[in-house]
Amino acid sequence: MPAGVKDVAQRAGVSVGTVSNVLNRPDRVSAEVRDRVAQAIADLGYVRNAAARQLRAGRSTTIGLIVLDVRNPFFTDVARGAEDEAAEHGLSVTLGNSDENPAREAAYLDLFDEQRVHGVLISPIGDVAGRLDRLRARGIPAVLVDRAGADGRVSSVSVDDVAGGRMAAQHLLDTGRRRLAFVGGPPSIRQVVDRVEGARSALGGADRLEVLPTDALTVLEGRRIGQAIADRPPAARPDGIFAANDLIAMGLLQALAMRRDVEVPGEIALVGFDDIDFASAAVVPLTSVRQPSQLIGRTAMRLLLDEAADPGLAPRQVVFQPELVVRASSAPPP
Amino acid sequence: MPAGVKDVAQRAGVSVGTVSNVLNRPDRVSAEVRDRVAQAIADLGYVRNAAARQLRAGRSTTIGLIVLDVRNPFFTDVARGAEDEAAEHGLSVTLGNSDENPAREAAYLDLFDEQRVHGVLISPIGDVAGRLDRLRARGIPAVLVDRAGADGRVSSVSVDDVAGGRMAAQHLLDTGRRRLAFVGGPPSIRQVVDRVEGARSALGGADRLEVLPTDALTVLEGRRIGQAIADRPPAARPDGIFAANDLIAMGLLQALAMRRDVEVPGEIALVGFDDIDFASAAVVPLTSVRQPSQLIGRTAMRLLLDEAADPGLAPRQVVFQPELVVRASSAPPP
DNA sequence: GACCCGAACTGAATCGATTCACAGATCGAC
DNA sequence: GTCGATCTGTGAATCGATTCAGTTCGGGTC
Repeated sequence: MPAGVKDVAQRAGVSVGTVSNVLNRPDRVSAEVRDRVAQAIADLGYVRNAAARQLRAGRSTTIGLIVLDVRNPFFTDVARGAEDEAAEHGLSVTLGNSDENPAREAAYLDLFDEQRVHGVLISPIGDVAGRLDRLRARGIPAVLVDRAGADGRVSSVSVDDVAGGRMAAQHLLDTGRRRLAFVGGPPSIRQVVDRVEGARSALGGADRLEVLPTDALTVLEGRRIGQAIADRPPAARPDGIFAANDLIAMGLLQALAMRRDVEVPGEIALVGFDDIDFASAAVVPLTSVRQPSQLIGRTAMRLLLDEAADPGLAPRQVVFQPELVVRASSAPPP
Repeated sequence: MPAGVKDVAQRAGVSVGTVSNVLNRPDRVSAEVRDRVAQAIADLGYVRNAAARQLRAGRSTTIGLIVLDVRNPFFTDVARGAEDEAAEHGLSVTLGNSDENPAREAAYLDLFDEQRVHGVLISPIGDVAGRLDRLRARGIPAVLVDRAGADGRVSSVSVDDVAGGRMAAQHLLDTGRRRLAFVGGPPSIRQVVDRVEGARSALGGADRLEVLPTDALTVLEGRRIGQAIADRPPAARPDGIFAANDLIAMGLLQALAMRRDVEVPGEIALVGFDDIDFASAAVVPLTSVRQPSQLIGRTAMRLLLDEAADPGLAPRQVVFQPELVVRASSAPPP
């Protein structure tokens, strides 16, 4: 029922090939014919069928982006950066939310595979190396986001999480804290592991850092651990906490704030990671390790587009340095 | 180069039609053949080509969702609800971010139109009535999200914004505030207009509410207005502020907190809208008008799928009632 | 044994845009 | 006046999965 190229061609009195040329290579067509075709398109309300174009082209003009958590402002910022860069090249981005769930992640990879997307940007949770290889075999490049490629098989854009973890822990030590704890998980997320490792390296010994694992990097999980800490006798509480990300830090803050006897930063100093917008507006403004989120997204997209244009390109690893932003939550005790 | 149905058929020693049947109507095929085809698919690493399927089917299995701001947790929650409902029907969701920009919104509508999406969910900023009519003519239903349909031409799922605005203003009056202000904009967003109107109705007269317009519903804009308010002589400041959403409220809070002489809620009480996760973790925990965000998304998707299944269906309007959540930011003055 | 029926499978036609080898037309140069 | 070059425009072939009118075959009925 909806009009196709054929209908447009007929109404404009030209062939279908000419209509296609007007759409894709207007310079090959005389001005007079161009106007006639444009008029016919307007009259019929013709809209190109993307499926037919893609079928012929062999690949779509969409880029798939899979993030660990859309509700984390860090990832929406990354997505925004990626989207802006893609838009400049006439491509669009489909955002998938794995929710730190390997099954959901796999489902999105399947979907993008069937859609023959132009490329895939992914912040992985499961073991995706094999999947990404298969995609590449089908001509679909992939770039890891916010996570360094373990082997050099695939390009990646990330932040030096080990350095970030070290900065956070060192800062807590510098403000006089001695009983440090790390809150975060699951360990299947490499960023988490790297951040713990960085914190440990600042302490000089593995046994001096208490690790309180969470099942996800969410406000809810932070709140859960925060309650557990508040329930301890004061002497058993840590006096400095490094949270795997700001969401967890915000949860900790919520739980601790409800207990009048646990004061931040008086009794416990707190450092987060990501420096999301809300960090500076928290109950106690949050000290955090900042990542250049939009830049990460934009850079990853750029690497991806390069590889899409030239499949032979060798994988590249881009690593940004994080930056400590000090606020009230880690002020020295009185 | 990648394997197609034809290759699979050849390897399994059957016709292409049979391969298609194995994929789409396995019950029509004998178990023995089914296994042979499955084996061939695995051997060749065959992956269906979505473009070809869609071309034949005439529509895709994707739903387009356009939100005003992906960085607003309210909308990511809505998206999550919509996505969950869609997944239960084997459909996926493409998220588009209009950023309160009519041009970006139009671009996404064009994209979804070309993609012949299964349907469109939209929280509109510009005048989209005409666009949605054209989509419908092409067999693509649309449902408005977080915004009631002006005329009854299109289905919608929303919250009673007028009631929400009234609740917020009434609450401020109840806590003894008298010089009320509303912060929010732009007026092209109907929700904003409705919330002001609700607040006015609680006051009984239009002139008793000062309106401080913003260009967008963002933390940044809130911060800007907050600074302007803090710069006034104390007597000229409002003593109760109703922010169009929590992002603006958080921005106001950030700006006011930086000025030691402006205390919340002592000098100024503050009420937001949406009750996002971060509201309870703000510098001063935020009183807010809660919307059932995930439920809104889920319900909108349900209406949309109904209409996609039966194009003749009459438009329906679902309106949820908001709920006031009182926290520290609106405590009565000492 | 003739006939019918359903189950299992076949393969050509189809969806709509793009491409590309080819055809006409126009113009300038020699 | 002829040849070649350039510029416009043509239309059949193509991408890959699905569909549907047919074919084949085993078995049941009278």
